[in-house]
Amino acid sequence: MPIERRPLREQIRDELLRKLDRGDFAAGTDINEVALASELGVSRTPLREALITLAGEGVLESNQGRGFRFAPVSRKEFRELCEIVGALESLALQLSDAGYLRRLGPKLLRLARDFPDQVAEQQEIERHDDEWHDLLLSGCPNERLLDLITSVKAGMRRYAHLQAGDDAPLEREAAEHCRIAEALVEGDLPAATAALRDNWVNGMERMMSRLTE
Amino acid sequence: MPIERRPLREQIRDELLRKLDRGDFAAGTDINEVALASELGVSRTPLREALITLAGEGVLESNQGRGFRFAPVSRKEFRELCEIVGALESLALQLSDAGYLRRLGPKLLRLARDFPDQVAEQQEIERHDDEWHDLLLSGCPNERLLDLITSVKAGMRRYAHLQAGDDAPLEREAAEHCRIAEALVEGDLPAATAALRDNWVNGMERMMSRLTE
DNA sequence: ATGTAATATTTTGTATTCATAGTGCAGAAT
DNA sequence: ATTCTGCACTATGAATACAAAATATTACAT
Repeated sequence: MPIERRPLREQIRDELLRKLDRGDFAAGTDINEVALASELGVSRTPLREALITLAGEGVLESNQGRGFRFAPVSRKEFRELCEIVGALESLALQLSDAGYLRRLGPKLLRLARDFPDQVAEQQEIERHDDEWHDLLLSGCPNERLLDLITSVKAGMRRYAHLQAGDDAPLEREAAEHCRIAEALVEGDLPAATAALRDNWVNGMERMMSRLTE
Repeated sequence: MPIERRPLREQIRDELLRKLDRGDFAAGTDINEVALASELGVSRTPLREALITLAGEGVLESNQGRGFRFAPVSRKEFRELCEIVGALESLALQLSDAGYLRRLGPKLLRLARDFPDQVAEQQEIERHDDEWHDLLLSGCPNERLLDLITSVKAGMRRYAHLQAGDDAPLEREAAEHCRIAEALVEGDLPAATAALRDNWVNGMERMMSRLTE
């Protein structure tokens, strides 16, 4: 097994996203490069490289002379991101091999039913949801599309921890996953795609209703 | 008029894309950072920042210890990019205000008919085509989506100069633009969206047939 | 007390330096 | 003859140093 060797900037990027998931950063706050670099135990150079990458993904924004800061959240942007990811995931599903999806159906259905119960950590729920979607799209041959989806989703992470721990939405999310999986089991790709699109639209509205702002 | 003050990395990025359009870089070739930096008259730091941005957009790829290089072109990737941009532009059109599009229709139609003739520079044709699409999407309220389209299209620039100067495809491109514009004039958004999608599929095939590879 | 100008401090943007990984070649061992 | 090893060289990855811009502070005038 080859030992993992990745550029520092990528490791830093991942670590920053983890911290973001944990809610360590408040949206809209400036980033102090020297402070963050010393906190992470790296120099400013690879840190800035990671920040630039994240800015390209929309997680951060940069202003001349003012450095980087976490892009402020807004209902408008969240809606925009949901529209985009909904369309991209739908496309990915459409491009997937029908036979593969059919075989995948039962597993997706099982996972959807085993959705973590309400007592689980918010982060755990998020992770499970992400993995389910990743598996759903695992048959898509368009690699660039999958990369792009990952990148856009990174920009959505700022919204994840804003979700209040509510119960009903969770069950509806699971129910929608079941609907998608069932359509796949039946080999009805258009229905699955439509259900997936609904899932994003509804997910957006569920979230919106809980974003006090 | 305030004088333009942008980070060096962005100016460098733009300049590199310009050079790419001019065909200054062969796909698949490694980038020598010191050489390129001195050629541009900047230091390696902002250059590397620009390279990292371009890598995030898929224009370049980076390998640990081996630096950056222009991502090699392939029929597969080109098809993937067309699929993505087609879906994104369709979404952008769907989200646009119907009334605005209707008002825009005549202008789009006029521009489509005034498509530059065959003797024009390849670059000129590209620019005109880009501007036409930009105008088509100018009514889309989803700003993130427009940014994303721009970013993905940056990754397609590597393919632009591979097009041989052929005549027939150009006329078909113009004809398709007319179809889209006509649908908008009639206020038939679904037809326009479908025509736009066709435009990307056909454009892809036109290009594919000319990519010898 | 408040507003403004001058100055000090902090922070970012860019350049330079240093360390280490990658590459190619020469020569020895098989 | 071929392959492996060691060494020199080159290029990248990361750290540090410097310059410029933005922000904070203080002194002064009103």
